[in-house]
Formats: sequence, structure tokens, C-alpha cells
Amino acid sequence: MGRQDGTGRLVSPAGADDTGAGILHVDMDAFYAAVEVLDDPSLARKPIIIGAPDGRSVVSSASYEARRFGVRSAMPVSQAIRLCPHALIVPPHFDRYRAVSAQVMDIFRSITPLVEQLSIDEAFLDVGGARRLWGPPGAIARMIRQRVRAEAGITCSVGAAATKHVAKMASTLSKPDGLLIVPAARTLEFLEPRSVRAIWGVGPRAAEGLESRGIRTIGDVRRTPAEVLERALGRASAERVAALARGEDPRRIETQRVEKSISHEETFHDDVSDAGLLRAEMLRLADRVAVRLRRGGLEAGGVSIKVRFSDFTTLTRSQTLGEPSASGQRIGEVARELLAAVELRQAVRLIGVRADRLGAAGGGALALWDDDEDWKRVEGTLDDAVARFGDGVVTRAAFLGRAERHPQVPRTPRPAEDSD
DNA sequence: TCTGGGGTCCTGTTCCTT
DNA sequence: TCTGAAGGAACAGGACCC
Repeated sequence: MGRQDGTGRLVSPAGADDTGAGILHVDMDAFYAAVEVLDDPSLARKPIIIGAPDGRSVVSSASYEARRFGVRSAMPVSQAIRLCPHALIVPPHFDRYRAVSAQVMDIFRSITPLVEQLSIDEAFLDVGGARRLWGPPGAIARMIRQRVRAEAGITCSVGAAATKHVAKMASTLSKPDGLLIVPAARTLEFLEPRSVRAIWGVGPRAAEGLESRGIRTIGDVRRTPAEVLERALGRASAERVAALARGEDPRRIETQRVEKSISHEETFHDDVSDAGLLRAEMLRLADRVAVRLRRGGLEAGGVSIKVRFSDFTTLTRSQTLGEPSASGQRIGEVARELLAAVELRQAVRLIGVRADRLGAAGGGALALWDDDEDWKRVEGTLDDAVARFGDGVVTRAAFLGRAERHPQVPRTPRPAEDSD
């Protein structure tokens, strides 16, 4: 499976067993920092922190040289500077990161169409069906790492396993610049000693709930009765976590995603008490949201606002729109009404606007795909369509028309091809 | 010490309808 | 007509992810 290589990573040796490990998780190493080094090689091997140098920003990414001093993503830049005073602070260049990301995703798609981009710097690939063309998963993973380095000029880490969850855990353990393969038959053995904090969806709060009951490893989770897990995590999370601990993860690769909301928010440089200024800012944010809606051919079925006060308490208010809309004026109007109903008991640190319950602007129909990628146009809601054609037949859906009130689009585009 | 921005998902509460 | 139960929709908040 893998071995410690002396730097804390866990990596697989050449020729490691990759039986049944057809899901790859590829994660760029310190991605933003790596792109900055690519564009300015004089930064190589130096501690660099990516983040706006103003008073209230947080670290977006840091090179491994800075991480050695305890610098982490999402840490206030001011704190990061205290930990690593000689670090170079580099403001982010998101357009460049997006361009390099697109280049890397193109490499993935040249290997398999079954690519699910998770974020700007990571993706899942289903290579189970690509064996005839490119070889077994381990060989494909090595090829990807080599091509990303040669063509994009950065390094990445790859986890290969039978499921998304295990593949993602494996890539994390192999970082930086490593490859870890977990053959399907050794999934439980791999999971057994890992911390509950490594489980997808278990953050600090859930981990505390588990650890306070003596549940520290994934093996412990597997041996814990369902009722105990449920008390610690709530029913839905408990079921999901228990399944992941058993190595079960039925999620397939989703090559297309349907956006469910679009939002913009902004933290003020100095907290704001002036209601007029807040209203104006709300309109500006609503306009930015509306521009993105129209660019995507979408309409919002609801609007939410977020207000964070100077003591960091945060409240949200939301409202359903009578008629779906992509108009900045309409969204701004509702956002301002919602804001007017909030008691401004303190100065405001942040405000935000979100467009919810998105649907396509225009007519009012769904496009449905079946297993063979044939598609048909269907009037009405997705529930009607599923009732008519059956859950198993509808493998993917997209909006053709006006926003539905509760668009529940299946998240699985199409089944992965069988490996041979 | 001070906590960004853009998302998804889940849970609990309240309100409305049947 | 009134009342209460049940269920669903809407809303608010929070955890989590990158």
C-alpha cells in the first residue's frame, strides 16, 4: 500500500498493488504558492504567504517553507506574519490560478471524460474504464503526475482507491508530491488507524462530539453502535460517517454540477454603522450577483442576506421571490427590505447577498438524460418526471426553463463504465 | 490574536394548509 | 364552525469544505 518516506508522507513504491483502485483524487500542492513560484522563480524555496496585505484578510495558501513555521490556510495574515516574520506576502492572482487550473483539468480530460472538478486545485477521476488505453490505475496516476509537472510546471499528489473518500484521504497522506495507492481489498486496513478528523464532513465540532465519547479512530467509529453515533452527530451525519468508516461510499464521479446558489459578500475595512452606506453596499452586491445570474442564463427563486456584526455574531434573513428574477434591481430591493428588518444593534463588519433556488431563465422545462445519454425534454417538475420515467432511468437533468421552486437535480450524471 | 469569500448540506423552529 | 394533528414549506443558523 504505502510506506513512510522520512518526511511524514505516506507513498506507494513502484509496482504497488492497485487492484480495484480505479478512482483517483488529484490535488495540487500548495497550489496558489506554486503558481506564484512558476511566474517568479526567484520565490522558489522561500516561505511565501498568499493573502491580501490589508488588515483583515486571511491566508489563502502558503508554501511548504512557510507551513513549517505553523502558517496555515484561513489563518489571519497578521498572525501568519508573527509566526513567520521573514515570509514574503504575495497578493493573490486568481485569474492566473484559474488559467493554470484549466490547463491541468484539460490534462485530466485528455485521459478520461470522467473528471469531476471539486475546486480550483483538485479533481476526482474515474480511470477504471481507461485501462485498455492507458494501463492500470497506478500507471495512470504516475503519468498524470509526470504530465502535470512537465506541462503545467507544478507538482501534485494523487490518491488511488476504490472510492472517492479513500482516494481523497490517500492523496492527503501522500502530500506533497506523492502517490498513495490503496487497493480495494485493503480499504478497511487502511482506514482502521486513521483519526476521525480525517473523515470527510467531520470538522472540529463533530470530532469533539466523537472524541468526548472515546471514538478517536475510524476503526472506533466502525465498532460504535448506531445509536451512539446518532447522539454524537445527528442522524444524517451519523449514517454517512458510519458508511464511510466501513469503506462504503457510493458517490460516483459527477462530470456536471448544477449550481444551487450564487453569492457575494464583503468584509469592510472598518466596521460600518451608517445604514445608508449599508443599503448602498447591499445594492452593489446584488448587482454583482445579478450579473453572474444573467451570464449563466439563470434566475433566483429566493434571496438571502447575511449580516455580521463587530462581535462576529452573524445572522441571515431570506425571502422567496414571487417571480424568479435575475434583475439586480429586484434582488437589491428584496435585500434592502430584509436589511431594513434587521436591528442594527452594533456596527457591521460584513454584509452579503445570495441568490437561492436557482433555475434557468426562460421557458420552464427540464432536459433529462438516460443511461445511454439520450435526452428528452419534459415539462413540469423533476418529481413529475421521476414519477413518470422512474428514478433509475433519469441519470442526469438540467434546467431548460423557468426556475422551479425546489429543483432537486440528481447529482449523479451517468454511471461509470465498468473496468475491464 | 482575530477570524475572507464562495459554496453545500443538515437541523431545528415556525408558520401555513389540509 | 372550531380545534388539533400532521405534514410540508419557508426560514434561520451552523458545520463543513476549499
